[in-house]
Amino acid sequence: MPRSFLVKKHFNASKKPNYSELDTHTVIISPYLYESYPMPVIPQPEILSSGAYSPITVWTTTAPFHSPLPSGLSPLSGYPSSLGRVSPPPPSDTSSKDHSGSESPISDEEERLQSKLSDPHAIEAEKFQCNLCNKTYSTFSGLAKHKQLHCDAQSRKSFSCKYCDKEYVSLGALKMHIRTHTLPCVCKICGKAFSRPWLLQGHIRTHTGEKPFSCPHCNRAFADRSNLRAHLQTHSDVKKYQCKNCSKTFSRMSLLHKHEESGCCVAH
DNA sequence: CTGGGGATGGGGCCC
DNA sequence: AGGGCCCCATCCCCA
Repeated sequence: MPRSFLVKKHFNASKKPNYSELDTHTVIISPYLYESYPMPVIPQPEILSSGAYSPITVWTTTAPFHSPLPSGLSPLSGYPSSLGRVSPPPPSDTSSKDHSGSESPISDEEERLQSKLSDPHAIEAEKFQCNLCNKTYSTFSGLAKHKQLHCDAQSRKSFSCKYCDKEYVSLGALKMHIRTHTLPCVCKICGKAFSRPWLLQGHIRTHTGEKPFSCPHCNRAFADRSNLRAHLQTHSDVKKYQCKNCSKTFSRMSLLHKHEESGCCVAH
């Protein structure tokens, strides 16, 4: 489901940015967007959940419109300061097998095998696990060398989210992702929070009724370009999404999925 | 049940 | 580097 093309697939504890710089944003949405909205407040109880509010700075405006958050709504302190990544075990065993400093060309598998052979309890005692690739080692030194040669080098340019396990190849991608946790863009009308300003702008259109995207084939208009694009499919004889089995076409992927789940693919 | 609209999320791309 | 926009995807609801 996630369309996380930039998300690195393996999970590890790696480089983290300075979150104190990332969490605080003030988003200014032009007050004119609210001008045509007649209702002062539309409370949405579901947004009262703690998950929807985090270290948010609600934008301010000099416009005469004064109905910030519904009563009882206030920016919460947000996420816990740490979600507690598990630290690797401390260096407790340095005597059994130490490859540090050596330039041995042996592979990881050979190294692991040697560790096992040198320690009859190694199979049961493989307690040193790489938190990057999950390989296990019987000795800390074996794990340390593995990480030095392989996984640490890979993780050098990864940026992990402190709110979830996602990782990104760039700090910019991580910053953008973190906004999905902090939700810094808050609708002044209903208090709902969004990760990005343009998402908030689209939401504000639901209050104002503005529909800037018109269908060239009929008189319908839409507040969202994607919804117009989906609508345009309804004007097409051959829809974009086609069933592989019966060749029937659909205007939306979700409709195709429904069709497939309803048994077409079984019937053919 | 199906098709379509409304609303929203999130990564990518471009400036 | 960051903001704005694009595009794709999904969920929910209704006729």
